[in-house]
Amino acid sequence: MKLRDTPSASPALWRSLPCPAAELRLDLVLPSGQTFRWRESSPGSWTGVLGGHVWTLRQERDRLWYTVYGGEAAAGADTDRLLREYFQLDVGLQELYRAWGAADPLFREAAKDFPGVRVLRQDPVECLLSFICTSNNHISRITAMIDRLCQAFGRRLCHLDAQPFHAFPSLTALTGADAEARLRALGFGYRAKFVSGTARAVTEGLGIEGLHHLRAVPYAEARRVLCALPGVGSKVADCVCLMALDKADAVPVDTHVWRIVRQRYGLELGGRSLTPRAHQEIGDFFRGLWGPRAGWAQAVLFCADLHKGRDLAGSRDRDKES
DNA sequence: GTACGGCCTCTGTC
DNA sequence: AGACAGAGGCCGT
Repeated sequence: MKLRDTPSASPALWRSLPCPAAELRLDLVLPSGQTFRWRESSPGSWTGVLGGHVWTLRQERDRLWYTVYGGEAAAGADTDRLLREYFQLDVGLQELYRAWGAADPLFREAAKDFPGVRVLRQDPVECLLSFICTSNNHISRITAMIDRLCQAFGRRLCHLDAQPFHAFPSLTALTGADAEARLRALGFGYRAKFVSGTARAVTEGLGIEGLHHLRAVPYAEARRVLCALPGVGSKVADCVCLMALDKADAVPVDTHVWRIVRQRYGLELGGRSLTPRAHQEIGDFFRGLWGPRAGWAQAVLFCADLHKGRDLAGSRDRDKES
């Protein structure tokens, strides 16, 4: 199959939803470390795997355009709904930005150049296993690792211009006796034991349905269950709660957020290291500041922080060239 | 309850 | 070029 860049080339294969840029910015959300499965396949077009199919997404004129490969006949109301649920488009972002900004001048300042940053509603298995891989790691390497994970353990879906696309692996694909060794061979390091161990623990314990059921239990309980899995601590559990389990008040606290709290908010919460109590205190601080969707606001701040770092690196590169 | 070292490997930086 | 620190942490002590 051939990659489809834009609706104008083959309009019959594309559909669209109303979606202004203030509500969603693909270029800010998809590469910023919430998900590791989307690539900018050509300028402004994002190709990735969602719900067991390969999609290309594109924003034009206040609409979100999409095409699904291989399932052309199936594209319709169901794919509209899947996409709306993935991006949680029923949540009005502009109103939230206004409220967060009114409560917090620092948010207003940071968010000014980063509209349309929203939290995705991801598959719990994919989110859980992916974020186990994020410890002591960078987005660039995580992305490459997840890519290899899918190629090695995931079902092949199709080729686009000779490039293969794979589904995210099933839990059972990762419970084999040799899974850990294979993951190590793929460069997962000490995370290999955690990924295979969590796959096994979920399979033999609460099950996929039990994992999905965490969407219906309180945040504190979901967090407690997740933290019992190998390789899952406070930070990873909060990421999964926020991005897959409908806990909008979960605030993942990592070294970046901790630094922001100290430098920008001038707070010394939780002492010298990121102890469980520090996680709790910092999370409570942001929930008090931003309210019940504090995790969403944190995603905006994180995105702004990420780009600030990239911009600094970029200006240094330009300095070197001149 | 907190503090610390170790862990795999890679990337960015000097 | 080659070393080196630090990376969206977690676990055992």
